[in-house]
Amino acid sequence: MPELPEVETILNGLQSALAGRRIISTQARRGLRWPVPDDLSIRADGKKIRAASRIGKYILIALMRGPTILIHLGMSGRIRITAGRARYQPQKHEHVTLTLDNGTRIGLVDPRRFGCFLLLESGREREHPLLRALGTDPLEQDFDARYLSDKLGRKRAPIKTALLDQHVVAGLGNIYVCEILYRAHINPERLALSLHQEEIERLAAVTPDVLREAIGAGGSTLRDYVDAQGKPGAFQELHRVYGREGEPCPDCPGYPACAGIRRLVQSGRSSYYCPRLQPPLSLEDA
DNA sequence: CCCGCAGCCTGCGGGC
DNA sequence: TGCCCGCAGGCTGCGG
Repeated sequence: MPELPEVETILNGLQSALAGRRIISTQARRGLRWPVPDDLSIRADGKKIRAASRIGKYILIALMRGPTILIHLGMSGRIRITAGRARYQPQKHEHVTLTLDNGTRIGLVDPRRFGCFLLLESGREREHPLLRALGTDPLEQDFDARYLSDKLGRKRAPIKTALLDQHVVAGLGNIYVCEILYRAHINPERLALSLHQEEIERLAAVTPDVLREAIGAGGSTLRDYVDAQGKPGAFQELHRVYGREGEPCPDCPGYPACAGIRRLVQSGRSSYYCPRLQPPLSLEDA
């Protein structure tokens, strides 16, 4: 569930909790999809935090004179920050806990265990298999129409599937791809290589807009997403199509030829779209 | 090579 | 009430 805007919101909370602090101790409990390294304590205990950052849906916490922690929240991962030195009760499914020098605990809670907590060699983070082939983050400078047409121009996959591929764009998930395609007026079943230049340009323009709006609203909470302080997001109120099958399309109110938002399943995931604003083929092709 | 899809895992909600 | 089934989804790895 956490996509780029949710991860960015969590990162903000993490940055304020971690700034200038030192890790006193670490505890790893159960196995995540990628096992937490056995030597976590040996490599992380006593290390000062250098910086926390994000690439796509990955969080990186660089330690001074030490490795970089790589966190992915999978589908159900949460970061839980607890201040104070009181006796600490880890939550159910809390796989890793860091204790900082001011007593604050940073817990990674992930019921479905699709996430990861790994250590990367400092300075060589991008060489790790999980990050090496990652596409450009849409909030970076070099994310533009040229980049997108380069990545999409030879892909026969539907544009919906192509945008979910983290090697194309890093950070998008099902919710935001639906919202982005809706705002760009592109049908999710269109093949990526069939998009025209204007459509690619719309896609490149609309993508960071939607993500920034979502970050401004604190992300989307559907079931269980909360930020590092335990606060839910509000962007779900602003979803125009995601989860709104059968509802009227907000951008063609009362339009007789618009039957409202439809849902279809593409590679096992729900896509939501407006058939009038996002026609299967553009008029020139028909 | 490139695409589609099963599988991983748990919690929740709908239906009976 | 309680059980069961299906669904949710990010990412990998396999099969076509």
